[in-house]
Amino acid sequence: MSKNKKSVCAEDLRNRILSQDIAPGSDLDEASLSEEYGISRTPLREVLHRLAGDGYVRLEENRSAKVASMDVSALRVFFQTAPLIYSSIARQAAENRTSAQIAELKQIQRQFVQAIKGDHAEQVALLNHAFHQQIGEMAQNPYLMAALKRMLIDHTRFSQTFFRPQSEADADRIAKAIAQHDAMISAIEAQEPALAIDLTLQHWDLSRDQLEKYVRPDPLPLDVISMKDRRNAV
Amino acid sequence: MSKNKKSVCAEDLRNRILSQDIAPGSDLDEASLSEEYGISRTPLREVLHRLAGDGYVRLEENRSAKVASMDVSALRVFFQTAPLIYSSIARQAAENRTSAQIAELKQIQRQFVQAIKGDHAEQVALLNHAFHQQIGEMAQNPYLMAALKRMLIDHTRFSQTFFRPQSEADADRIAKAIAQHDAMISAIEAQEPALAIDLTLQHWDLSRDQLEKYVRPDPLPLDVISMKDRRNAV
DNA sequence: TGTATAATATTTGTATACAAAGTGTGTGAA
DNA sequence: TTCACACACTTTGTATACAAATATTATACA
Repeated sequence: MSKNKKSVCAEDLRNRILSQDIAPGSDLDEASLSEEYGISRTPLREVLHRLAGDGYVRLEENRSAKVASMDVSALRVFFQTAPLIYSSIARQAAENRTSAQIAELKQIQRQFVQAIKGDHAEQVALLNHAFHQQIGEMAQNPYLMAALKRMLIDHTRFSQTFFRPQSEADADRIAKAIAQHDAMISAIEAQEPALAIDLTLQHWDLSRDQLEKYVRPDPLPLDVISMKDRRNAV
Repeated sequence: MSKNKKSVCAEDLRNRILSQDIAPGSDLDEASLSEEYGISRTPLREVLHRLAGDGYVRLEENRSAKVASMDVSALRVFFQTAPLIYSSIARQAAENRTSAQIAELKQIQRQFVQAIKGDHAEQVALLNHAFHQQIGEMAQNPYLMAALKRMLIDHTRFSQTFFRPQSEADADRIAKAIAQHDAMISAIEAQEPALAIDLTLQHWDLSRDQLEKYVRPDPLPLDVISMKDRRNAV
């Protein structure tokens, strides 16, 4: 890829934000970052301004750059908008994809499966991001692409838990996600927009169920009940 | 507004790009621009990087920044995508608008009408841009907003001719556009999403007809026919 | 002890100097 | 004349120094 330090810095910052290695809302110190990436503050600041335009970062006058926040109200809008954008992208991807883009998508999917086997949860999330962004590229629609990129920033951050299986059911969900990716590749390759949309919405349903579980997790064990039982027993 | 030179520079560059004062695809020279805005190259470059993230400008390694191009293939995608984005934004604007935002929208509309009366075509186009961007703000959907902003960059540039009336019919169209804006304000203020969508699509139809005329203008006068008539007459 | 304010330290913003890459031109050989 | 290459010139990229703003600490006073 790009060999120079500046694009490495931009790429790495993006990944660290996506994987929540740098938490939403946290400050980015110019001096320490520029030292970390071995560049001076001038190019680092240029990177931050670019990331601000891409929606990864928020800049405020005379204040340090902050990673884009993720509040609860954002989540609501996210759920509202995702099906629209994802399905519109899927349709156009099926219509407009090139064979070179299909090859690239398959390559990403291979790496994705590998990373799951290797249990590298962070890499898995980033490769899932790359997968969906590649479908966005295929749509060849810069307007929807802008929306998709913004969606994926939040989606990838939200779904950090998705690819860290805690149970048998979690592992099943991941297997299902892999299968859905494969089906989406086929539909796009076969240039079947209706099928691509359908599969995309199914894939979204899976993701949404998982996200809802993350936002509204299982309640804590109801010890009060067992205590009541105990009281009755006494 | 923002008083410092840097944001003035960013704002002005945006406007100059939108009004095609700086042509699509043209080079932006750092030295001359920084001198023009009375800042050094460092902050100017930061502005350019930000504009690149916003889609106004394209940056390439060791080459001068270029204003985002407008090719014919882009136009096709533009026509495909505009109704979807504009109507989705209109719906959510009607649902989520605050009264402060309504006041701001009315203010923009007043200035818009004033500029038309004053025959300031460039200002008119920019205020039309501001009008639709304000509706975007009302939707309070950062994902769709990203798409809308990208659309409006191209839409405003495409429609430069729209607000330079050449004929009575042109003046009628502009009057119609003003009336449609007013109707859209009412629908959004009354929080009637269905009506807002309907009016938005009507407004889009008007704009689209004008754009099509711009892309596929009336053919040149068919002198060949009159020549043929003349030949027959001889 | 708590608060307000002054002094200090840290961090962000900008200008400038220099390095590196790209562009254009002129000269010489085929 | 035409192509190739070297040299000069222009433009972009980066580091550093310093100015401006913010954050922190120390001190004085109630």
